[in-house]
Amino acid sequence: MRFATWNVNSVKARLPRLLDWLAGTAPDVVCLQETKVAADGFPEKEVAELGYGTAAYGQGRWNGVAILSRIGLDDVRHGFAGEPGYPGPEARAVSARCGGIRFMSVYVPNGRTPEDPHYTYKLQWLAALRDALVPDLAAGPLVVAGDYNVAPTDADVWDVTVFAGSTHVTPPERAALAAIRDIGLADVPARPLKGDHPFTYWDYRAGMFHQNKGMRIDLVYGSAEVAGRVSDAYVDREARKGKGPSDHAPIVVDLTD
DNA sequence: ATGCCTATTTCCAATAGA
Repeated sequence: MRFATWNVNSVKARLPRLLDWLAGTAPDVVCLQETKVAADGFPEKEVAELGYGTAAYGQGRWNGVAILSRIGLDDVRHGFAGEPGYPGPEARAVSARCGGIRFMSVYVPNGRTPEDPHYTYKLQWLAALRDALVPDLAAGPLVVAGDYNVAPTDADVWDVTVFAGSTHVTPPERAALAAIRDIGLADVPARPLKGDHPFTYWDYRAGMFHQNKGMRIDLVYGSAEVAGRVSDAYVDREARKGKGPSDHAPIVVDLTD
């Protein structure tokens, strides 16, 4: 099985690239984030022509997550039990069972600044996610993949001194990720196709991608059963090149059957 | 060359992203 996660930064704006990438990469399951469309605006017909079923959870202008699968898509859930809102629900998590594994696509709140109420919301959201994953993990193989908006270590940003006082690197955010791993989820390491760091995000501005000044904030967390089946995982930086890319690159994971 | 920000919207200028 091949699965992937990708923050596409608008599925409408990215549709031609998404379709080309699906055809070329041929993943069985894809977790998408920042689709930025309501459920009725998702290009289900276009991905169906490539053989994918869709579970989309969207709200329009911001956020929006989806799972595409060509190996079945059952028991779809929007959000998770106890998920906080700001103040109301936001479309940041969707899960479904595909090929014997429960996949959850997550788009963790950005947090803006450590002083902002959105930062408190981010920490609460991660804590609630951890609690909600405990029963999911007990139920069977699990993958929680997406844009976590946290760089787990100092090596996961291009220059840690630049991030002093910023979100994404603070100890409470990293502790929230560690708490999620501690219930029994492993960080599936992805190899970079170039350079020493498997960055997944590069700011559009100032040629950051071309200087490889990026961040590793998109992550794949898998249960032990899944982690034990990983035969390869890589960041597809090719998808960050060229005209009209997302600012995030996909992570592609191969599992032995 | 990979090439110097992008996507959204009842306000097309303001907001958000990280």
